Amino acid sequence: MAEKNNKSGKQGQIRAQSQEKILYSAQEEFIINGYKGATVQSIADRAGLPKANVLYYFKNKENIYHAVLEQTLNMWDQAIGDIQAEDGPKVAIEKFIAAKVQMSFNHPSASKIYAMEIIQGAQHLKDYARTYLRKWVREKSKLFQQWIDNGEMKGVDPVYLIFLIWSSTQHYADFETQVLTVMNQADYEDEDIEKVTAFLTDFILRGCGLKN
Amino acid sequence: MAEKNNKSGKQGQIRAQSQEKILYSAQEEFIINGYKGATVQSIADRAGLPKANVLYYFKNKENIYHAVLEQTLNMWDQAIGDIQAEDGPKVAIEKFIAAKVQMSFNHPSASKIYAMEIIQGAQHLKDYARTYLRKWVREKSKLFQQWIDNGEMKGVDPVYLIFLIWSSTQHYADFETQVLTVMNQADYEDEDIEKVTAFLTDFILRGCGLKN
DNA sequence: TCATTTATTGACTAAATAGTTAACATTTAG
DNA sequence: CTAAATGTTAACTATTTAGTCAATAAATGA
Repeated sequence: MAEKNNKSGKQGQIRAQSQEKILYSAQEEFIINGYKGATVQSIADRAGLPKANVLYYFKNKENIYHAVLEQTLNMWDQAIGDIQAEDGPKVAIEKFIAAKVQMSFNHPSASKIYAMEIIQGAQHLKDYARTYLRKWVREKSKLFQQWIDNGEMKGVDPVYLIFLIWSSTQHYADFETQVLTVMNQADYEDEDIEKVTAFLTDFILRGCGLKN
Repeated sequence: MAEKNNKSGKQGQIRAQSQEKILYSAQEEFIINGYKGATVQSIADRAGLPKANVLYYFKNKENIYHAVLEQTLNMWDQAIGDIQAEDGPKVAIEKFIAAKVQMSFNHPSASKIYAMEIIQGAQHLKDYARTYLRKWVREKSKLFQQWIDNGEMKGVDPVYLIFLIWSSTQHYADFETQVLTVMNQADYEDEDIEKVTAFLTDFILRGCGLKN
């Protein structure tokens, strides 16, 4: 019997490479043209593969989209890091902002796919993904509330605070086009990441009463 | 000769009503299904009209979309108000935040359409619309810079500040689904508008050194 | 080697959909 | 009243596109 899970042979490599190329191409197509507007043919063309080959690896278009979404959610989960109780509010917020800004500048496509999915009503997200964030926000809110109760930071609503950090960092990914137009740049520079991180950290810490 | 621009007769009314119904329906369809995913038939069904009738009023789907976009941009332009030099930083920021939050809660669809358009690369926006915001941001930045130079507010980067206000207010429109899930509500309440406005005003003024 | 599994791909099909047309209905204004 | 303009709509067409299929090739392991 042939070894089913051979990932190191030539076949396994080809499979992994093709799937990766397809998912990357699909992500771009889904962003630019939306779910319906992205055609399997256009994804295949972008990946440099015949359409039938794309459909050999992913049964249908919806499967491709789900794989893209899953990849996106995993990346987030992994990259956003965490908010640790032992860090205290200042360091925790600094870390969180830095992680979110890095994510926005380095993986704008992931953020865009997620944003579009939410704007459109999260129709493709499974329930656990839809409510996952609720648990996360609840947990982290409790941490902030403890810091507030201990007098370690100002009494701002933790949920609204999380939304503010979330949105103000994400803006640089989702509205990349707009931000670049306003700043009259063709692309983001490394310098921009640093300046944005510095601004947001400074501003938000002051908003939390953690800086004067 | 028949009066071409009769807007008060039965025909004019029907025309206006039909067009309005179509644009409203189209807006919803474009958000939920994207440009390509929204079918003329689905727009017609939602508007309660036969497809051919929709295409009688708007030559083709792209025209419908452009009309929706134009309506959206006009609404914004009108509703966002302005930042007046004579208001001083505190009042100006308060007014701006209040206007943006109202807009987000009362017209989330407009914000969503615009957000999707930008995320997808602003492919349908004419050049003047693409760069309109640049002029707006430049102008308003100068005002903030003057206030900073006069010592009326802290020396925060005005462009980044505008992005922050922009994104943190808009979040409640674009990510409505997510926000409602996290807050475990089915719909926004009037109370939410007030609470969000109060939080953002307080937090951002403190960030600008205009409140302790 | 050779049988089995995995990968590749052109050609085809069925369904969906944008837009047209033409016939008919209603409104308008003189 | 009547002719012109405007509005209504079913039926049709041409195109696009997701997904299938079958024939072929390459890799694998015993």
